[in-house]
Amino acid sequence: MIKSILVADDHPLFREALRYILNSVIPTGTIQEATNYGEIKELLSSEKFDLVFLDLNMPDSNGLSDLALLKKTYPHIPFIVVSAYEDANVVRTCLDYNASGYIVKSSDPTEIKSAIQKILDGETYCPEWIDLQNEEAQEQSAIARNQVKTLTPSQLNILIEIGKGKLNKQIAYDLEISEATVKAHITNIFKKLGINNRTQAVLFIKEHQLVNQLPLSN
Amino acid sequence: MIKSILVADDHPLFREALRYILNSVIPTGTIQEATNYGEIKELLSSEKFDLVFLDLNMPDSNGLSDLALLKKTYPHIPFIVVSAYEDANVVRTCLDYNASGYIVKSSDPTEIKSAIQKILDGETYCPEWIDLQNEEAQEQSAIARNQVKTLTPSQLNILIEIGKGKLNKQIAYDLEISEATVKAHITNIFKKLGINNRTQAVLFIKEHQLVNQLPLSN
DNA sequence: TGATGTATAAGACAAAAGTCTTAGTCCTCT
DNA sequence: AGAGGACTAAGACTTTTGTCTTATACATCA
Repeated sequence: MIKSILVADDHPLFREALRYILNSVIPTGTIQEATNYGEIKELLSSEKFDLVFLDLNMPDSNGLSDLALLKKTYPHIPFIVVSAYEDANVVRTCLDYNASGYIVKSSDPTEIKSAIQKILDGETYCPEWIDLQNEEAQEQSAIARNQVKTLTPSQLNILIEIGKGKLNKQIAYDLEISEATVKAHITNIFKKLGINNRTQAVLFIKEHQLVNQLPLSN
Repeated sequence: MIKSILVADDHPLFREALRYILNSVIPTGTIQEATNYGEIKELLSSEKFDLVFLDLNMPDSNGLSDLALLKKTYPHIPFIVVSAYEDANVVRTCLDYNASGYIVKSSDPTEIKSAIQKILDGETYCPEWIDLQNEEAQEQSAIARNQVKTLTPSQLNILIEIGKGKLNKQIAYDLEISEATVKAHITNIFKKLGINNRTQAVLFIKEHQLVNQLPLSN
């Protein structure tokens, strides 16, 4: 039974709309809101939630890697990704990271409603047009995604920091661990991803659209 | 007077179509073909051309940076970019690099014909929908592109190699120069781009879609 | 002709990156 | 209880990266 719901989206209007829809689908549920990634982490670590709606385009969000991290930390909570971004690759990656569903913001309320219903029934929901796009190009990327999935939360965290162009020293400072630890993790990351240095790590991230490359600047 | 034309495109059907169109627009011109970036460089260095049609999606191509490099080396030859990719940012960047025109492959032959005519008359041609997209988001990227434009050909070349995740040693070997030279160039590149290390260089490249991020994998 | 800019490169150096070994703690699963 | 994995970390070490200085050759431009 769904009791406690977290809606993480920086757009007030959408939160309101979702709240309204949820009210009719799960009248017994209490809804809490987060408007950035930091808040999500705080709320999830302090309270128990039965369902999370997650927008991947929030101010301090790293995009897909956020989902991966959250799902790794809270594997039992179902996450429904909510996004304005309509791209089959992204949808697929989300499902790959075990999101319970992917809802496109431009969908009309009735569709969102039925989508939520589906997910509550234990099914995973995603837009129908997902199958219609090129499968072949996807396969190369699937290997990479599987490699990323073998990363531990800490490793993924550090990979993300590398992807921001930070030095090991900075990463250590920001994550509040020693530089030695950062290095240790990095060595393991490289082994898992089959790469040799951080430059290739950045390429890996960018090429497989791991971090925040959703909006693509236009 | 246009006499010698180079058509660089890896798609035989398109080359044929373009040949046919060119035949009616410039009956006196001789047409040569290149199917990859290496061939382009060879042909351009061995012969004189009055006009080049350049596809940015060829097998060994680095995308936009190819145009930048070629135009730097042969500033007086007009380059017409031919692409399947319909993105205002890309078009703008091409024109920024002083391409004489941008032709979208999905255009119908009559439009391509009139486009070529326009370019031959000294005008630059680009699709009309170019103005209709967001200008604001473009401005941040414009600064970056201006920085890239200050790079010398050698510097740009090395930046591209960095963007492939290569070591300085490998870059030196591949470009047949010493590692000391590579380092010297890199220091200058960093100063011009306002960055501190090669990881940030990769981010710079990827974020401003300098190299081969045109197809976006879907 | 002299100034400027570019490409090349060597040497010395400092900083950062990355590997390997070892090891303690914590957690989970069996 | 014990095995295994994850996170942490130190120390020693090698390699890579990046800066700075200096220098030659070549081209262009005033």
